Amino acid sequence: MAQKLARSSYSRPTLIVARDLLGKYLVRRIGRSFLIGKIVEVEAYRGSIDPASHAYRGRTPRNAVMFGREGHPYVYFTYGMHFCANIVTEDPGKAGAVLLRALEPISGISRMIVNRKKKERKRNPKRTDDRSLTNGPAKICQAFRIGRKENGIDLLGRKIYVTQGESIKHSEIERSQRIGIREGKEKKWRFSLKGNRWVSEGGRKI
DNA sequence: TAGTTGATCGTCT
DNA sequence: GACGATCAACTAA
Repeated sequence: MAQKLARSSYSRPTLIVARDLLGKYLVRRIGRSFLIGKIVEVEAYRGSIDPASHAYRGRTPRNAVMFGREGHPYVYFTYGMHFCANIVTEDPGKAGAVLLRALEPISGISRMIVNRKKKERKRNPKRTDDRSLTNGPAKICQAFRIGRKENGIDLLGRKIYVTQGESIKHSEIERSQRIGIREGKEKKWRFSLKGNRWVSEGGRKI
């Protein structure tokens, strides 16, 4: 098993952490089985200096985890039905976070399919593509069974963590505008792997 | 293939 | 009471 990222990896400036997470492996342990995905798309949210961040208007019960220690997942519920997962960065109080937007499935794929409840596979062949398994922030949470319970647990623990993955060259990284937000749109704080098939749809249009 | 909309509810104003 | 760091199904062409 590859080496888990140390706490200090998450302590660095949010933009650096975001870029650096590309190519790393997100590992989710459920009982005895493991789900593994390579991180191919992320967005940086910079706490109190970023109007698009949930933490911009200060601490609330919902975003408390972001104001806590780095190296913990901030999982939030949105649109009445979806979860999205972030990784908290920088020192406590800074409320930096990196949103996981897309993964490339590496291991445990059949379980991811079950978790995503893909009963439509027969009826709609277009969607049988494995691309739709984890090419969006809410899809990742479904496939990896990340929800309220995982909010704020330690990424240095056993249930969810990040390991060293593939080394990524600077030239392989694409930098663009963030998706699905109004304020702070102009900031190019979204990072993805050029040409990777799992990069989310919203992103590849830009 | 592009554009639109329904689902569905916690959080903050 | 409004809306959201979304997704999937639907419509029109």
